[in-house]
Amino acid sequence: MPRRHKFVKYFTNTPDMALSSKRIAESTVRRLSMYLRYLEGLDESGQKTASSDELAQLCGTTPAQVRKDLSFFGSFGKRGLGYPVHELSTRLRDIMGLSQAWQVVIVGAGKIGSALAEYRGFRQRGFKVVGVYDKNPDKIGRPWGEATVQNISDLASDVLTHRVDIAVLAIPADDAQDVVDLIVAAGVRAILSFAPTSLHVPPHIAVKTVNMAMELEGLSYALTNRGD
Amino acid sequence: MPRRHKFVKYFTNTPDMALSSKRIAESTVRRLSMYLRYLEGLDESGQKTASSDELAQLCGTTPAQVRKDLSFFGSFGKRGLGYPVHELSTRLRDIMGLSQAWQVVIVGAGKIGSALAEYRGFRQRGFKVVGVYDKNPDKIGRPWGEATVQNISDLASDVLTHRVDIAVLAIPADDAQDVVDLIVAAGVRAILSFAPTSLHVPPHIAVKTVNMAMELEGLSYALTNRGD
DNA sequence: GTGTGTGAACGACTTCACAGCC
DNA sequence: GGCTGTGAAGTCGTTCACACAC
Repeated sequence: MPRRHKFVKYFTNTPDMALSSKRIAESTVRRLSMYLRYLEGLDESGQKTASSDELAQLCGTTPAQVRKDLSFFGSFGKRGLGYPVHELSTRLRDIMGLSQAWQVVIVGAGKIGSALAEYRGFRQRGFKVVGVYDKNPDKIGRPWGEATVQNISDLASDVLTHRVDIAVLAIPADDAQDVVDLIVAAGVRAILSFAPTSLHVPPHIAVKTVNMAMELEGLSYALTNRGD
Repeated sequence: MPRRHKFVKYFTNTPDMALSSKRIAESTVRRLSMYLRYLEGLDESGQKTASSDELAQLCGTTPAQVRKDLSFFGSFGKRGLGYPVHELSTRLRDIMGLSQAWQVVIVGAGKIGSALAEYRGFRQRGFKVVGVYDKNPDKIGRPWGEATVQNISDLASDVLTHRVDIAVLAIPADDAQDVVDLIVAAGVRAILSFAPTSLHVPPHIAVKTVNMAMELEGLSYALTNRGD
């Protein structure tokens, strides 16, 4: 079977590189997200520049890694000085697509979904909950934050008539693939799943899975087989 | 700064390999966890054997990967037949350390923690919540599942007097490092953090971080720079 | 014939190390 | 002197391909 693509293309927008494209590794994108978090903190505290060394320290990586990651998108740094904090933040937000608002639906009106929606960074980063769905009749119609829980049977038609960029799946593993098929058919192109199962999607759909069970079991393994 | 170790040693317990040790990649351990999940499903449904092809299909990986992963721990499969479902499940549970009970404390009496504790697989896999802590006076003393929320200032002494294997951190990023230092000093050796920040720990401590913000931003990046 | 086990080949990410610029 | 940018080298995980066992 085809493996899910690990890379996406990044089209630069500097004049001299207008037609070039680069594959950026998923691990790099994750670090960019981290750099951005800390850069914004530095920016707020009034710091003007930051070296690759400082960023590496904050993010738990190496200076060489920081420089390599940032170099994929151009030369932001000044040799001998470091990177301009505010400018780099702005640039990273653009690169990550965080300058725009994304419309999110949450499927599964449980605690995970509300934990996510309540998280400050969620709205701050431009993610907006435009709908919450569940299949449990007891939950349908109830208030949920600023929204009202809707019937999951309305999900597909709602996605067809309203723009939905990202679907968050906070439902049992057994239900996950069915919902995925539904929303992919309706045009959703990105999915964040908390269901502890592997999801099968067409290659152009972006999927991230957060599997808490897997993380815990990873710790169990580490405790059991720790290098003494 | 030292990078966190990516590997742990696994000491085999077959007679002829008693003294050998192998480094198992983190990615392999994650897949073992997935194999186990599906093997238990197959076992319940009464299936006796499963081929690497079948497991790969279920888990979204490749047959070669499955065989390689399992071969690190010995030869379980029968050539021409596949792997014995029940036996392999048992073996994987042992390897992952899931045959024993782990004592878990949850720091931060919010929704993420309760979502985790409510999750069926949590207890089923032998993870037992032995304490819930918060620093918010409004929450301290309130019932929380079968437990009562305790004052976070009691955490360190409780960890010293009771066995705690794993600490789950469901607290704001700004508080995370302080709590980590506290519990590591008190002897906790494994941490699952939901705080969107990088944690600094001594090399012998196992840490997994689940960063939902990072996952969402990864989707934002993919949507923005999708390969057309 | 069917499917495992595994060394070898491959590819991808990380680290090194140094030229180049401030 | 200090720090970035980057080809080259290194490391590690994945895929291949085939001998071998049932």
